[in-house]
Amino acid sequence: MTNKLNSNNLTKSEEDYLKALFQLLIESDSSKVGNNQLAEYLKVSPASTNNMIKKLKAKAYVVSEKYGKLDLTEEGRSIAVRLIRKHRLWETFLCNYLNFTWDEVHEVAEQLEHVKSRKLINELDRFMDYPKKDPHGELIPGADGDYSVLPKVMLSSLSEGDVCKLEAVNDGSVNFLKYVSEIGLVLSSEIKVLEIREFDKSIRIEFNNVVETVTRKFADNVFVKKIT
Amino acid sequence: MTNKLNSNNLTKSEEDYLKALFQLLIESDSSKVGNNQLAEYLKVSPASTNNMIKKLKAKAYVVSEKYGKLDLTEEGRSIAVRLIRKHRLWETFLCNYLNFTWDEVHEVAEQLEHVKSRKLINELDRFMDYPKKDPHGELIPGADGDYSVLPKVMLSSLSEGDVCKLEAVNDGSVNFLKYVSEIGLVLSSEIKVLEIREFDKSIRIEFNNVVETVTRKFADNVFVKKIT
DNA sequence: TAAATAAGTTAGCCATGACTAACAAATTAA
DNA sequence: TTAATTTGTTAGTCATGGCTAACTTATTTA
Repeated sequence: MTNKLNSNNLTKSEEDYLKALFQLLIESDSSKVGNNQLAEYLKVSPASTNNMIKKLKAKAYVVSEKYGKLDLTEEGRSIAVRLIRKHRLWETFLCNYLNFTWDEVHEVAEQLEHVKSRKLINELDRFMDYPKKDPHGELIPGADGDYSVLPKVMLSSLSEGDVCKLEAVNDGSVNFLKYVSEIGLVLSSEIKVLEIREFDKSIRIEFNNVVETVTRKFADNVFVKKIT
Repeated sequence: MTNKLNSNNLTKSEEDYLKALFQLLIESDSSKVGNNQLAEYLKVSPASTNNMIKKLKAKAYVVSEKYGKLDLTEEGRSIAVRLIRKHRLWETFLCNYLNFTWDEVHEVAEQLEHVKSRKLINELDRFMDYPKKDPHGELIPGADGDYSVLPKVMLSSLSEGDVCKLEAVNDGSVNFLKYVSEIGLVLSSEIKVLEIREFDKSIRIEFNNVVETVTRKFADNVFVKKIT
């Protein structure tokens, strides 16, 4: 019970900053997030970020001391989670009903997540029968604002001979997502680690009776559940 | 074949002005549309409108002479029609799949129509199996950019004894739409004109075995097809 | 046709959210 | 522990899209 009626009057920019800060806080667990880091993430100048952070502090969505690290208030966090909920629900809709591919959804969902209507998103959720995961395998936060993450095991952390199931992929790069689709990997694919080459840490994997060699960088962005 | 690749880089405001001008040009058939009229329609000052019209003229979407009336170029018209297509497709989606009511759709569709993705709108169209009319009975322009209007017969233009079918309603006012729903009128309702009162032009109508008295103003916003 | 009114334009202001350049504080390395 | 580097802040600029107030041109109407 954080807010009265949630009269969400934020601009698109304010929403973008809150969501970005939330993502950074999640990713860099415990290591604090700074102004320039946020600027780089959003591809804007540190000055712009500094300016926006001032506004968000005034609105009590962000806290930080001068020259100190950034953090979200409960209210700021709650707004960010709702944005992520919207983003992932839209991605799910685009993939499951409108024939979008993994690499196409992000840009459009980025626009759709700023549409303001409580009813819209809750009805969309109902229409799709309350999906648990988005197309990349990430958990979709519920209407209650709960945010949780799947324990992430990188494909690159496995050993030769291990067998695993594809659980999620990092959705940060369009080129990566295209690549994943192109070689034929989909969620739930069973992957066997055939060999890890010492020289460059590249990995030979087998899935769906196909053998591929992927780089360490690729394997860092593929999240799996170990089977054996 | 009006444009090369349609790299639609318009701002939300530019789109709003183009769409508004198009609507005004359609409504006030032949009588020209002026700057202040557009300003009033958009609820902004004449100065703001003047300013934006300058921009749109520079981009060759609008034509007008100094102190003269406004008109759209082919390209401007085409953009406006695509916006109306998007608006009406989203309204249809909201009503038919997400349980929105007539009076709720407009505000949300107003936001959704600005989402930029050719694929999104064409896939949405396909998903709904290419609907011909939006929830208010208006024709949805096709992907080819054709815009046509149903011949509009106002309920208020009928005579006592006439029987007609509800074809469309004016979607300009939330309160009107709520009112229409509340008394139980839906598209295709069969309406009989029982009596037209000379005193105030109010009309007694019968539909679905209900008798209601509606004002002239109400009947001006209800469009029908005469049966007998 | 001259005065009144309506319609359109211009100048100048404001807020938002970008930017660069210059500066201050904090951190790291020598 | 001082110097170099990184990080954060401030000041001032720009574009967008609003606004008001003042002005000009067109159109009515007396």
